[in-house]
Amino acid sequence: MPELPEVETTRRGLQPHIEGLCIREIIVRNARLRWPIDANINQYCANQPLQHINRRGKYLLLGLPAGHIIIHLGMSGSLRMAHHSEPASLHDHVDIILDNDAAIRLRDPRRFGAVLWQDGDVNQHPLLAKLGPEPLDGDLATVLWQISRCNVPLKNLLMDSHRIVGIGNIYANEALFDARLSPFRKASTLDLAECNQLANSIRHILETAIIAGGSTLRDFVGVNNQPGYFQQTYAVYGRTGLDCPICHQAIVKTKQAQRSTFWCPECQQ
DNA sequence: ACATCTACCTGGAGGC
DNA sequence: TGCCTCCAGGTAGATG
Repeated sequence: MPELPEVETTRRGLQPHIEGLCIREIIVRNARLRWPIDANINQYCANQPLQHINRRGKYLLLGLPAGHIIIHLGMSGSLRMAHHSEPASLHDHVDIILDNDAAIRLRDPRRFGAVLWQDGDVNQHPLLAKLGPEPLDGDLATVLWQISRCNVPLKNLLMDSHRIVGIGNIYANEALFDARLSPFRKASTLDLAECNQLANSIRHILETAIIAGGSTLRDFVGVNNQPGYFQQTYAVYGRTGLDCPICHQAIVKTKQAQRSTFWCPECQQ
């Protein structure tokens, strides 16, 4: 489930293999992702140099002279490098073929992902224009203070990309546990010290996951179908009934806004 | 304006 | 073994 750390790991994994190369063509085997892939995408991208690969929230941005290819991995998407002649499997929907015969291959079984084109300034794209700030850039405690002046539960706040980007269900659960804050608490009740505490936890959780992902970068250029990141180990996520690592009480699972919340009732009052 | 709910999709797990 | 049901999740768009 790609959240910010997995997307950033993907970006770092692809970067040395693609920057400076030319796109020969884009092969779309199945255009039916979250939004249909533009049938004319080759008109924008073929024979164009890949100048850089950036990230905005959970979106990967492939920079071409005239615009950007925007890729979102949804919840089951992964990118890896393959040789263009390597047979594609069932869910390998898109290949971006490069002029050295390599391919950036998108695999996405559940097709919640997206491959889009945006002319000119990529931040003008409707999906990017309204995104909140990056959690790892700037003063996160101040950002949290500013966005927390509202009446939503803390977990919903962290998962709302229009308020802050990059944090999905897994890392929202983990960050709130690390900060010893209840996922059900109303955001507006946080004081500055608690915003600071939560900022430290979010940074710690995300940076630790990125470092863990970095140790697996070699897998981006392999013959297997594994994405370039591994399942991390978590303190609360997916650990219903198991011991809290701090107080050893049982971790509880609750539905919150149609999503599973994992938390320790003792540590996160 | 703001908060919450629904829909999209499919592999895997569990029950019978 | 096979069929059925449920669950996971990001986010736009609809609804309250």
